[in-house]
Amino acid sequence: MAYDENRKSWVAVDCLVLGYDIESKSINVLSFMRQVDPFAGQWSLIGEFINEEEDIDDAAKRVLEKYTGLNDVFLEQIRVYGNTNRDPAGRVISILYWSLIKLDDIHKDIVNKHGAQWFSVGDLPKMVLDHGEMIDFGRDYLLSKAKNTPLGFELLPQKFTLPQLLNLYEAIYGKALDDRNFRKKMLSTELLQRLDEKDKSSSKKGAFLYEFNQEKYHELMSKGYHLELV
Amino acid sequence: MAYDENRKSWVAVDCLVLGYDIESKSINVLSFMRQVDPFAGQWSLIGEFINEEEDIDDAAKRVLEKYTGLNDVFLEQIRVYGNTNRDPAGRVISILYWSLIKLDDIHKDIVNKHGAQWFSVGDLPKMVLDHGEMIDFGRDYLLSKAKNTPLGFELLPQKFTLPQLLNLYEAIYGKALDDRNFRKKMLSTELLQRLDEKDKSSSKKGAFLYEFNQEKYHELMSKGYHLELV
DNA sequence: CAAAATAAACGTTATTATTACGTTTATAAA
DNA sequence: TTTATAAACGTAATAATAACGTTTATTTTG
Repeated sequence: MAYDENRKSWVAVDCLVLGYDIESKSINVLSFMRQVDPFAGQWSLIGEFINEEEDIDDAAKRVLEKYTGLNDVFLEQIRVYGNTNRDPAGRVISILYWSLIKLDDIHKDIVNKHGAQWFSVGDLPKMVLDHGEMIDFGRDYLLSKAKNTPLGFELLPQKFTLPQLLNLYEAIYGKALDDRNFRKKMLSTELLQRLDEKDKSSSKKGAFLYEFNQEKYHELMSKGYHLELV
Repeated sequence: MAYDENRKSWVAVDCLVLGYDIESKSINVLSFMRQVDPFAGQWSLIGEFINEEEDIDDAAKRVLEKYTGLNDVFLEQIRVYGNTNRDPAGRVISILYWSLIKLDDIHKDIVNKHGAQWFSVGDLPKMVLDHGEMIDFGRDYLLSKAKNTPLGFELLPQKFTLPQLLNLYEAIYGKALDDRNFRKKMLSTELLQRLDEKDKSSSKKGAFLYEFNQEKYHELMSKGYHLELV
């Protein structure tokens, strides 16, 4: 081996799992109670050290599946944290991933098993180490990506209504949006497929359900189309 | 120490150093001839292992200064590479940073000392390991950031002309832009300060020199202004 | 059973931004 | 003095955005 054995560091992956609660119209973060010392008992993002024979993306997938039961969902590396003082127990480089999931998809028994819990981003407990910073970064990142990528749809169920989509974007942007202009712009992308079905849970009239057309999106992207939502 | 000593990995930083050559109108990558085995003698991005007592950003700064003589320039983390098979000599996690510099600022003797050399992105040699991938990622990243952040100005000298700025953006976008519309849009941001000086190196008439107003930019940003260039 | 209430859906207009061009200007060289 | 040329300036048609008003479908209420 050509490299110096004495210069190694611990490397972990942490996953910022975000979900959107349609009822409360709030973006939620999955947090679990840390089991290992130091700081056992504090709230933490889900995370673990990478294994020796494991790509970092696979490590993130492993962590996500272990704590949520989910695989094959949106999961992406977004940043690395590597200050020497970030963990007093040792020099740990943490690779932050984020995952956007549909709240209803989560396997509740698996989540419970690890003492995990959802918190609204507006009402978070104190997080261990620099995990609070990670959440802040993830929220900024969501804000900056939401306009030009269809990430929002990862957070809603397969079938959703335009008012639900509007509420989600209002939660992301943290401000009210004009519903008429929102509807116009969203529909102008022609990426939403309207179904012959209504959701009557929040009005007498009922709101049409839509599906996001993933194939059409990829088709447009491959032609160099620039998406602009909201 | 709470963590398992056997689960450590090597962690390196690699710096993608980009510069713009006004003469040839091409974006260049700084590359140096790798000294350590395996693959000593192949072209590589500048990079080294992080030190035990060193924040990752500081490691990147150290590498950049060692190979270019530059400090206090634009330098940002952009991605992590951590597949198990990326380096056959061991499990190395590489944190990719990128730096955008003004070509003329570079300390030529320091660069030469390490056998470093500029290559046009259009005419790169085969790079070691996954460094070619890193360069591709950096180019895409530049493309995606150039429109909404004033990164371009990092690549030009303090004083530059509008035609030079246009050529730079044409190099980034890889296509011709309408000079009249470009000029109008750039000036509409009011972030360019015209000087009472002309550069006559490329025309009889001469082109006015401009400076980018960094303070005004930060002031506008703090008010939530959305920059749109080009 | 008509009227009221309400969320959802649809529509219009003024303003602003973008695109795609044409024209004038300053200067050095012929 | 004319010519050549890059730089600078200008304009009109089209498209996108912002800021509003109106109608519709349905349930609940009097």
